[in-house]
Amino acid sequence: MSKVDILDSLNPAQRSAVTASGGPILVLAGPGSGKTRVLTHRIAYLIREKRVEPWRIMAVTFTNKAAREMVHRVNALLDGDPQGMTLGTFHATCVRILRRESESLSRYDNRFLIFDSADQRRVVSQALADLNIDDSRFQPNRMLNNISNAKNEIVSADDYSANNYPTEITKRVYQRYQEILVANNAMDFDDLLMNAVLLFDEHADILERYQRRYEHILVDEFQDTNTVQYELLKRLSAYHENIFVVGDADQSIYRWRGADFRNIRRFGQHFPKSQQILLEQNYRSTQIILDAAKAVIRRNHDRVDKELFTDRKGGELIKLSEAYNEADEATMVVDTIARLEKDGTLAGSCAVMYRTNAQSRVLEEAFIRAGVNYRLVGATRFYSRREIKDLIAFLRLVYSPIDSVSFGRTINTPPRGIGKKTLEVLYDWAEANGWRPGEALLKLVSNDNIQHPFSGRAYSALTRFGNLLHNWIELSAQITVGDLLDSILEGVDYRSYIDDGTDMGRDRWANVMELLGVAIEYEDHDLGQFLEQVALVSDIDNLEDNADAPTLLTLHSAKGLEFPVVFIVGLADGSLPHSRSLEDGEELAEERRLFYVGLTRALDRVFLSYAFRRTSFGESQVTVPSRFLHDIPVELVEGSNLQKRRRVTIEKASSWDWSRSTPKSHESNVDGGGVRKDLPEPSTRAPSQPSQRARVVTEAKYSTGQNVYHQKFGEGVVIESNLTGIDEEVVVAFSDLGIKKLVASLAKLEIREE
DNA sequence: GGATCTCATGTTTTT
DNA sequence: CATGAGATCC
Repeated sequence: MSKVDILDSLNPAQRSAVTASGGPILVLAGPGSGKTRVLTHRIAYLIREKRVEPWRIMAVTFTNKAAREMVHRVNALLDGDPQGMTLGTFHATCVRILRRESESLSRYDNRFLIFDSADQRRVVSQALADLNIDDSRFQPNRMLNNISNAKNEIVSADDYSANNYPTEITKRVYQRYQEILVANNAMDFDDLLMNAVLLFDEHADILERYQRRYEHILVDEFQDTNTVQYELLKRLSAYHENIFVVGDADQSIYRWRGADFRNIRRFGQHFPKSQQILLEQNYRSTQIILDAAKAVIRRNHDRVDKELFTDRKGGELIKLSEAYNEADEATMVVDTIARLEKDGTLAGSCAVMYRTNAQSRVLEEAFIRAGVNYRLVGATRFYSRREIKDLIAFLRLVYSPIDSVSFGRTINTPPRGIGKKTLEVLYDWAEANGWRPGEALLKLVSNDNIQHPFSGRAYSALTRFGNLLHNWIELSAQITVGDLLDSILEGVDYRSYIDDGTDMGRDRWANVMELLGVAIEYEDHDLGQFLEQVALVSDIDNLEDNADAPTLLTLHSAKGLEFPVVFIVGLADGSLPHSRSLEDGEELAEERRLFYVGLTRALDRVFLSYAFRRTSFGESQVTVPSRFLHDIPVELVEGSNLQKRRRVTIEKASSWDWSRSTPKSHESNVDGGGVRKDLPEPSTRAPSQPSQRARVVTEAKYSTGQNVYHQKFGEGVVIESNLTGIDEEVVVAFSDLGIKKLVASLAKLEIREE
């Protein structure tokens, strides 16, 4: 392929990005503006035209899928495989560096394992137990969050600043947590990044080697970098300063993971010589879709507006629909897809997006009921399913018997008569001898003369498993991962444990077989590589292109993808924006970006929907249409007047709450779950309500001094009530939890008579 | 001492 | 509703 071909298909902005001479370059790329194109073409351009050797190029992405696609496209451009290029996710790239430099890691060897979030939870619980800390007062998840945040900011356990009791506890837990990881020769996800930075900071010579090597560094989705990642990039690029980053602040949706789109601004400050290139032409969506998306995102503060434009004038209007409940909403989606299909749209070109994985279930059921195939991304993620985790734990234990987390998971799985008491004795015995539990077990079977505290049943159960483990370890050196897994399955008779004949059992066994299939494919890789792959894949990575079925996925996993037809479901306040983000402006802004990301995935058509009633916790509640729907100009939407819809629904919601706080309301939990018979069916519901009811929200329902009860927060007293125009905002002082601000139509507040 | 059951508890997004 | 941890049963 010639130079002309590499640059030919690019617009002027794209071309100037691709051919920009060295130095720091910041490409601000709106959705659908050819971001990946610019990256891949620049790599091809550097290699072909600038004669940069591939091994001197590093390109980082956030998912393996994105990385693979880049490899694929670069290969196509260059008509061959550029050998030796470093192209992968941040995490994978760091692992590679850490393994290669493992001799310089003081506390790890190169067989270190990668602990996922389930492992992390076990470790943190262990840490809490070791420190005699009550895990109900200091929740493991909370602790893990704090630890993760610290690591993202490159703060080690010893540097963690403790200035009050809770932070003191966090510090101790962090320290203990880290000790356990090190004892297991394991790193968590955050360690992979932080340890890479620490390695560079402690070994200037190593850093220099990498700095000199990587003449060009390219970064995708730069808005999603967090502090560690940013610091890593700064270090690696310090010598050549050829750092080329592509990002869009409006698509930053990983704040909760420490990502900070302000890194985009920082980039300009840190590299004053940097060039900035704007990609504003959208090649993906119709004008209508783009206008809607722009109108939504424009309401966020603290952003630089891009003038996105498209040649695809006009287009189909966005369709907004209300369904009665989630099941109806799901059916509506399935029906719509069927109708589109009849008109010639390929089912595979449709995607259904939602805020949380839990929402996929109803959709799946509807698809199954209709006998329509679908592909699902995420949900209960494959590698976090119990049976898969079990088997990975076996493999990990074989690979690294000192891994006590995997040991704990497998020692009595399937149940083989090794209970709490026996384990306690084993742990004590191991500790007294300075062994890890797995080592102790192996000593027990490989050394006949060993002194041990076990007898009878416990001893035979332990040695039976110990022999199995011993065997697998021997085998692992000779046979493939697939055969090893097969041997494990057989050795512990895993099938009869997991497959109990029920549907669920069969599903679980099918998952096992799927894993076995993956393992068999890895034939020529060794066990260590297999485990690493498995630890670093995400579900989106396994999403194959050109499928013929609609895709179900979260808005988060939709980032970077595009579909001709996009459905976004569950557009109700509390779902999108998510209830946990309602009180924080920054988080709310992120929810809005999430919606923006969803909208901008669409090429041709967008279908938005929400359910009038939503089931959460098994209880059905009336919803309020998402506030974001407000911001889409009415003329872009087919059908109804959004404002009116929202108002009407709020009125209804309020009128229902009203009926709930009748004297009977104390038993409302008993029969409150079902559909109330006195309500009209959705199709027959009158478009407007009697004005008496309409006034419910324009008049305060709560007043200062009232005693109220909230299901979760308990007893409280109303301090203040404000009308916001569309709803009532109540400030309540709860006796247990202090002062909270609640939205009347969402919070289930019961008024208690004096 | 171990397995099974029930109860409680708690659900955002992911490398 | 689904998973996890304690209490009870075997």
